[in-house]
Amino acid sequence: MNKKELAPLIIGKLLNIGGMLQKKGNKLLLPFNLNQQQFSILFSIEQKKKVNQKNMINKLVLEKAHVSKVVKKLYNMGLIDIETSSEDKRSSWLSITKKGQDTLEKCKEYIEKWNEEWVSEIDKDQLYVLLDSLTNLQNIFKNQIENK
Amino acid sequence: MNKKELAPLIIGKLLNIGGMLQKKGNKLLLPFNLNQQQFSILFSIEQKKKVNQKNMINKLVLEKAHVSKVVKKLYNMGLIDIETSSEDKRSSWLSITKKGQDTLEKCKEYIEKWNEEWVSEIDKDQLYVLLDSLTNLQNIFKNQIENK
DNA sequence: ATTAATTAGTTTCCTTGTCAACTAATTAAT
DNA sequence: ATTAATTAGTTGACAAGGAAACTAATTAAT
Repeated sequence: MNKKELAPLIIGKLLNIGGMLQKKGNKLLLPFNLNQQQFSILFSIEQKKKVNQKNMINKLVLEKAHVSKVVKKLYNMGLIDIETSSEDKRSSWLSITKKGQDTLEKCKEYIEKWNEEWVSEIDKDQLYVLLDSLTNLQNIFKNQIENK
Repeated sequence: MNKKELAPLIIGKLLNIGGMLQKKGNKLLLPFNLNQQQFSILFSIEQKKKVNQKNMINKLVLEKAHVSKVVKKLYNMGLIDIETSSEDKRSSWLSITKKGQDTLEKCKEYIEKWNEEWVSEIDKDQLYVLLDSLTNLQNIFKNQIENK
């Protein structure tokens, strides 16, 4: 097989796997009233201590309108705080609350439990190789998509 | 790094890449009034000559309500034919029309053009390795998800 | 200094995708 | 044979996600 034939197979599988993971994530997080995307935004707010919406849009390749809505939802659920920035009044700093922390911890437990299941079927070396290829792909796609 | 740490990194990247590809696909297919999912359903109808909705739900891991609506859309666009099955009157055979064929061909051209771009940045061996790992992952996830 | 351009985030409108309840056909159980 | 259970697909209600137009603040250009 040449590259031209390999490409669509890989794209197909990536799309398929991505879809399955998204659905699985949604199901896992259902008890917390969050879906996979909302979780990833919450997670990303926890990671860096001070974030605004723009940071996350860049990092997670999300639509700004979408982020805006999720941020509002997380705030209404009491999971994050919103503090208007003094440097730039257009944007505000997002930070995770105690309740948000707790929720996140519980979510992570659920996710870890599932990870242990599937990861047990693959050996460590293959995981490393896979992580490498995915990082590579991720960068390539990110560049391609950003440049137009 | 142990497996426990590798797992979430891999999942994160797969979700991120999946999201980027879906968006890219939607953008590429915009001129044809199709999105990535609708394309994949149309594509899947072309592949096997006779399919019903159930076949596709299994193969593509999609919601049956969703498939039902997409099928209706494709039919309204004149891209597929629907012929009630004589063996089982609940279901019908889906087949691609001439117009559907043509559309599909054009879509594929666009997609191929894009594939050539990104694929040029990776060497063939890595593509093979990646395809292998992805196939492996795909099967693992598919089983995990199907068994509850 | 004033105007123009850019940027962060919001709102509105619309399409997509999901869930649950439903219909009608088929199969299994007694 | 009749009833019960299962199955293929549809429908309606609703949440999620995206595009575009918009507001208000900031920065650049003259």
